[in-house]
Amino acid sequence: MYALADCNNFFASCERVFRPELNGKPVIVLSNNDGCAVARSNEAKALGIKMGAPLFQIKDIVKKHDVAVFSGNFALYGDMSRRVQEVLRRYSPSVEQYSIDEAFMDLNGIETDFDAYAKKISADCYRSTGIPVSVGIAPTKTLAKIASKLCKQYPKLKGGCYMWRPQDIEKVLRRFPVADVWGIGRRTVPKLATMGVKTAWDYTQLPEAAVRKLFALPGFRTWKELRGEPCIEFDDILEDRQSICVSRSFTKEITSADALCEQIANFAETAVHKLRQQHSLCLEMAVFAFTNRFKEGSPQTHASVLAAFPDGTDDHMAFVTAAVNATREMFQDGYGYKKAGVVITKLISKAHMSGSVFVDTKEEERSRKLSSAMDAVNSVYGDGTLRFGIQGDGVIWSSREYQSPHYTTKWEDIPTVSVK
DNA sequence: TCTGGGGTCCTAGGACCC
DNA sequence: TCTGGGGTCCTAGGACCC
Repeated sequence: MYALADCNNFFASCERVFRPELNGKPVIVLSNNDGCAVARSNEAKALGIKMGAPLFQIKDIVKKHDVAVFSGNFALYGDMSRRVQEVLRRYSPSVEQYSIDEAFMDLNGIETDFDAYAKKISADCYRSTGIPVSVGIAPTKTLAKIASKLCKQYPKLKGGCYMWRPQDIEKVLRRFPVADVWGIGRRTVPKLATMGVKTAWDYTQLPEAAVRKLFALPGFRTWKELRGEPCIEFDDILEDRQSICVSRSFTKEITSADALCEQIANFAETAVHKLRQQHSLCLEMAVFAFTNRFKEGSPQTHASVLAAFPDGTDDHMAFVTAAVNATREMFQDGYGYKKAGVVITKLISKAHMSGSVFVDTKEEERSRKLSSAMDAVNSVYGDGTLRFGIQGDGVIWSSREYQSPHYTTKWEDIPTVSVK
């Protein structure tokens, strides 16, 4: 059996933990630059606020119903996520963190009343962290996902749902929209509709050959999983990332090369920081920038430039230099750049890379020491304390008008409790 | 005025090899 | 009429996830 533990309305729930007066009230959390609603409490969903709705389009609803609005506070959500995972580990030695708000658990070898177990895990998460968590248990990951969704739909399940008997599964799948199945995406739904497939059960009744032909391997796996045959691997070993992307939309369009260089230098620095944390080297970086696609009638451009590091590097200066050179190469006067970013790819583990004969090892030694010194200083005094001049003040611009405190990750923001 | 950010996997087709 | 046959590797793009 597999469990899926899914935090309900995660970002909104994190904010509520420290603002309990917001329980029962509509809450939304916004994307970067306070652009779109990316998390909504049940009350906010009930008001018709859609996932990804731009703030300026829902302003009236927000005002009328006194919706609590928060800018994204990822330091807080990351820390709360870690706390939930800690609780889950009490219930299974194998926990696979699937996303910031979801984790699979392998229950192989555990013999118990799984329905009670699911409810117990949920209750413990809530008691230990304040986050409501839906726990679904079923014979495959895809079915466990569905079971956890049932918990959200039916409060009487008390956060836990165990689903295993074929007749029960059939009953659930017959009422479950195929569009809500894990692995069935937006592009596939219309295709399925023309075939008369509306529910998850309809999908399981398609002939195997048709599924393989029309929906390829991923669709076939989903088909098997829905039929109770596990075939999506359980993986509790946290692999290194294969690519790292740092990108942002700008509050104001950027029209000068210098300003764009400064932002992109900061993206590159953030990316190399993440790269060094996972002890990898990078062979290639792409730098891109484009104009505002929503702005009709103004000139549009979408540029990207590749930089190669044939020997592999994790050197701060190498990335920042390459990023700035790439920016200068692609920048064109007369455009208002709205979004830019860097993607570093072809990452290899440092342990697997031996030195190249073409590199001046003395040079290499110097830059390695410089990079390490930067890491050491910045880990003590904060990211960006030691930085390159081209980075400006070292801050990636963004507007976050509704930012909550870093309750759990900054000394000065830790809540105080007074007892009368 | 205002529209997110960061990932993974799979596949088809091209380039290249003998 | 008639164009070998069998591989590997790489890449771009698509689809999916949160």
